Amino acid sequence: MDVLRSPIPDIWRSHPFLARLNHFIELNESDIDSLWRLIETERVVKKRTDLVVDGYVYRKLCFIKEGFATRYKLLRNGKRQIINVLLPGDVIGLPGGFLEKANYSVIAVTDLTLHICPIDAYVQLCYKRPKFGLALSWLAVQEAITNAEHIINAGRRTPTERLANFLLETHSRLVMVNLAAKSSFNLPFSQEIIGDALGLSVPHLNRMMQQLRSEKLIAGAERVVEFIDAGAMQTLAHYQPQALVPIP
Amino acid sequence: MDVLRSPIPDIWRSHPFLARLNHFIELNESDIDSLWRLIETERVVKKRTDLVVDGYVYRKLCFIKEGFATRYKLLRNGKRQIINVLLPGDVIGLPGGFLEKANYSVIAVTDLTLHICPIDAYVQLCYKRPKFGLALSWLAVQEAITNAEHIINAGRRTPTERLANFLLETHSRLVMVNLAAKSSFNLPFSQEIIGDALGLSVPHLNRMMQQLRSEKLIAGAERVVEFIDAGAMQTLAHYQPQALVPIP
DNA sequence: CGATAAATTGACATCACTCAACACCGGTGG
DNA sequence: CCACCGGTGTTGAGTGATGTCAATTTATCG
Repeated sequence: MDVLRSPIPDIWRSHPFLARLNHFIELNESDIDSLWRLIETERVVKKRTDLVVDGYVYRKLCFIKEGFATRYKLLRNGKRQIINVLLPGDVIGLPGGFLEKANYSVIAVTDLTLHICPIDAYVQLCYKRPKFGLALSWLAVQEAITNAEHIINAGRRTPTERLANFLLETHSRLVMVNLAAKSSFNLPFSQEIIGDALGLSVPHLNRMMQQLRSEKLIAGAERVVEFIDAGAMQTLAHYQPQALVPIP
Repeated sequence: MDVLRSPIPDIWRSHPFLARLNHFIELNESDIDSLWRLIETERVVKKRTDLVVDGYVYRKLCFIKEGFATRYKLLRNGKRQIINVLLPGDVIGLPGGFLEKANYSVIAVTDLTLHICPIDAYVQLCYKRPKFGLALSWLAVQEAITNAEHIINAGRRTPTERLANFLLETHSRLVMVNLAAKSSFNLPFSQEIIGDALGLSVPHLNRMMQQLRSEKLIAGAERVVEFIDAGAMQTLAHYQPQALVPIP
């Protein structure tokens, strides 16, 4: 035992990443501590910073403490597809860190506070404490499910359905890390970002936003979303809350 | 040691699932054996059998030995989006088995040979041998990446680009389990299935198929694909081969 | 208060969907 | 042996949803 080891700081104890893990795994003091010891640095980055770049090696896991980002791909013709928006508690480097070279880019949308850990260190921990290997599996599965939902969005849902789905998903992910009220939230993304996430043009997205408002499904000023009729929204969006089983 | 334990049968040793794992993890005799011991049953199912049903509990992992399937979601308006096609070596129940209730359905496209293992048994093995927890993470990450590529397809790629991408991806996945030659393969899916995977109507998909042929990018009879100019295909499709890092 | 980013609106063109008909093939039963 | 049938692939015509482009308003930030 190392009597000099630093205690677990509050910034880690209250980390949204731990809040996310708590939904499917129980962590004791010693688990939280061993995770904390993996953290190499805490870093604050300015908005619009590139964190992962398509085509380059990336071998880290960054746990988002505060702020928002997007994972995206730029195509030959200049179009951009956003794979996923990244919220506090999400992991940057999943999946990029598991590839020889990252396939996607990640960019900060707002200023960001991150806790960074080398992937190899995390994997070593998995050998010592298998529950972290399972936790990683669960996180990756969650990623796969979120992505699956986005496939359905872009592939077969109408523009309003997509938008409704995006709003419900974002809300529920924010609630998960205690960053949204029960039926409203602050939308941290511009319409350009939402458009690129849903495969829609900005003007069309804008019209669909108005349509949801005019049909009294949502209310709220710009960048604020209040669900007036959450049930109708869920029906419209074919929304099914994502309920992961706890790790046995 | 149980001297009566059954030896590892050839059907397992040559299993495409092991072939897939081999790309990022080294398994010794004892690992292969302990995986084999998880297998509850081998099952052959007829084509068009429903394996996983949206909304119902599913708590297994099925390793596909032979045959093809699709994971999909049916929407209110009768439209169907195929999330992914499942090939030999793929796992049914990833992600469905990790949710309280499956979010998607899986249906057999051809007759299927499966090896079935309860998810809890797999997780128990992960606690004993952490490398299997990591293997599961890698599989889930692979799933997430495949899904991400499909988001880009449906969201921002033109119909020919999508199709080109689908053909290249399917080919590479078949090569991975030794089921395709270097630059040609048997397409096991109807145009209806491919259309639903790419978010296109059958007539349009059909036309795009003809276009690829007429531009001398592919050749081959119905249900056979030969890449004439693989480079041009990859450029057209923005195709990046998926190179997972081996588990450290 | 000026400058930059974001949201909104309108006109217009077009791509891809819908619907419908037809061709083809293999299997099945009379 | 042939007629029928379901599944699959192919073709054509018409239309509407959605992207593009461009202008304008509104918000945000130094």
